[in-house]
Amino acid sequence: MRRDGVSPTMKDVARQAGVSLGTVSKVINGLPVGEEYRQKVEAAAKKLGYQVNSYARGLKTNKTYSVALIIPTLQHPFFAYLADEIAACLNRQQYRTMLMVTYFDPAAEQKSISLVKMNKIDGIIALTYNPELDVDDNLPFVSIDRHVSASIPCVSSDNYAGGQLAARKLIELGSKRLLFMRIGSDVYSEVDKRGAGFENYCRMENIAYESVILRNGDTLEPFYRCMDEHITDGRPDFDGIFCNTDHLACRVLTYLRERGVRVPEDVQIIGYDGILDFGTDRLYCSTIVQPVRQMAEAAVNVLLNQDLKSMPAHLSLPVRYAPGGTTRDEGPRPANT
Amino acid sequence: MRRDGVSPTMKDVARQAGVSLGTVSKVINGLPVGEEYRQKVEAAAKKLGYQVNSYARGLKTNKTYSVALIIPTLQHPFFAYLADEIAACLNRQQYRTMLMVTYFDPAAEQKSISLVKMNKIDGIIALTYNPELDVDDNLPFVSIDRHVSASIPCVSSDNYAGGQLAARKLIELGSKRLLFMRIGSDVYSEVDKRGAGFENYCRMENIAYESVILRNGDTLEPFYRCMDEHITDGRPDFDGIFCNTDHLACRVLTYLRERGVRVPEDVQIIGYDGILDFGTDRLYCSTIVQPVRQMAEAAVNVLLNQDLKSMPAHLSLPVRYAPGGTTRDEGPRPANT
DNA sequence: TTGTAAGCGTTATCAC
DNA sequence: GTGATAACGCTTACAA
Repeated sequence: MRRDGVSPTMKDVARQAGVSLGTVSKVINGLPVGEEYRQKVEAAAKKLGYQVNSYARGLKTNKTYSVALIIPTLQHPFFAYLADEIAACLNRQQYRTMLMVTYFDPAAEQKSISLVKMNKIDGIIALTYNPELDVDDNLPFVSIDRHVSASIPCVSSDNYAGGQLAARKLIELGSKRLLFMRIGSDVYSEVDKRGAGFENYCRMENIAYESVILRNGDTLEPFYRCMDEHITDGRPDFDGIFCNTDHLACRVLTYLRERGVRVPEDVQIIGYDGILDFGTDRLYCSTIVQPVRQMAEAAVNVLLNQDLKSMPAHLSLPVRYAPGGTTRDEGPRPANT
Repeated sequence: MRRDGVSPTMKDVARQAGVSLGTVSKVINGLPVGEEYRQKVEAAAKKLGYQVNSYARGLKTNKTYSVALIIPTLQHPFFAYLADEIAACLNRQQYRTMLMVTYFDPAAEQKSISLVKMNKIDGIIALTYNPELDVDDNLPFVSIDRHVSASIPCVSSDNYAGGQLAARKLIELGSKRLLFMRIGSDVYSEVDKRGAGFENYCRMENIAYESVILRNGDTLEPFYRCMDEHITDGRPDFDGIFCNTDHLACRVLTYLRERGVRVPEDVQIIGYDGILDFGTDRLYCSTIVQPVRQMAEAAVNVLLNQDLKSMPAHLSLPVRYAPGGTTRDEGPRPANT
């Protein structure tokens, strides 16, 4: 009774092999079974092209070997890279990745969660911005770059150390009057520690700095205005900028050059992320590089071992500085030069 | 009997509401049911936080509202953009996306297929390079950029017209001696039609052209050598190049400029894809832009309506030309200038 | 060892 | 219109 166009079931295999259902199950799952039985079953399974139905299996075992990845978008190199590494890492462990893109929309984030919960997935890895995200606690959950709740582990790069490192580098390379520029979501997240680390280092070193903090800004006007105020006759009275993303750093770089300010001669700029230019494979600017692959692996490993409840609430992975042409050290010219 | 830490089932809801299992099912699925019953059930469901178990449902209905997306990588802007749009489009139709990255590895492509088949997904959208990919016919399948088999629909940009368009533009803008450069997988795919269209147009117009076709090349040496042969004392004897990807175009552009050849003054270059630079949001070069969103929507729609067997075997979507600074027409300077 | 049968959470087919 | 009940494909006691 091989129904055409329908995948064969264990029953079909059992019938074909002339053994019982339970025996087939054991063979499929590698449990001890008589050698000749094993062979009969394997032959039958191959002949019929049998494939486990993991939904039926999951229904019994409550394990589906799939995890959801909730991420704003893939149209940004950092998110795309992260998603790529997470999917690859899950794959290596035989897990499937259920991808949800939310475009930074809090409602979409929440909806994604309930959608994937219907699928009885084994866990969720999410990069979200919804401050009142409702995550029920008995589903393994790992958040990236943001603390969602006390019981949910968070994985991020070491943003604080990254901010400090940026300040240190600027200062070491001769900058004396610094600017910090922050853009992005208005929801507080780990990412805000970039600024905190930067400011902390400046204070420790007694270096003057000014901060332009944009919460929920989609226009860069405030940054431009700030710079204009500090530039008289093409001469800026600052000489080092830390931008909290490479993207912002690119914009600032362009703006300054258009105004005749030389980078890195007059002003040094450091960004954050470590995005490589597609056209040249070079950094866009000197930057603090996030350890994307390590973050992906950490997120996956924390998620899949969450029964070990001895988890640290926050996994903060080491960053490194890389010269990219917008600072006065060794390093290739920036991509857009 | 509300078991702690475990999601409530229909049975729980039925008990809570004091109705039978079947009634709950009807309410959940919007089937006709007495008004007071409906209210009781809805109240109970909300109180318990009930969520459908779509695996159990799928087991019965053979419909899981999830499709697999098999794609080489997300670390390339074109693939990332495509994946983003496909996931978003599926989402809009209440489908989940199961993401598999294969890194161009034929074995991984095949393995992905069997992995996702275990999940009894509703269909597969795949961008693959494995020439002997084994896809069993009774699972809806849409291929992107490559004909997998006669029974499998293929979605792509109109590569042939794109190649023609590139030739036409170069010629219109004054180029007289053309070069075509092709790089990429050695598996024949729709993408090869870019060259065919280009050559066809050149022949029609009686314009001299030369082609450098690289199958399975990871080094660009052959391209560089070809150009060197055509350059004497910094003067090339060609004046227009069509590269089959923007990425290649970027490399060629850099190479020529390093050799003192002026682009677009001496030589015009047109690429293919329409990749935008992350730092500036500008095109890297003049290019044939793929209609990524339309391709995503087409792939999804074809997949989900595959019962209408009146499908064309090949959906070829219109491309457009966009100036990007490497041709002598209007348009912004290229990103890396 | 192998076979049998109950049950996972749904849907769907029945009588009522 | 509502409530039992069988069935979906599988795992897992338990009986043989």
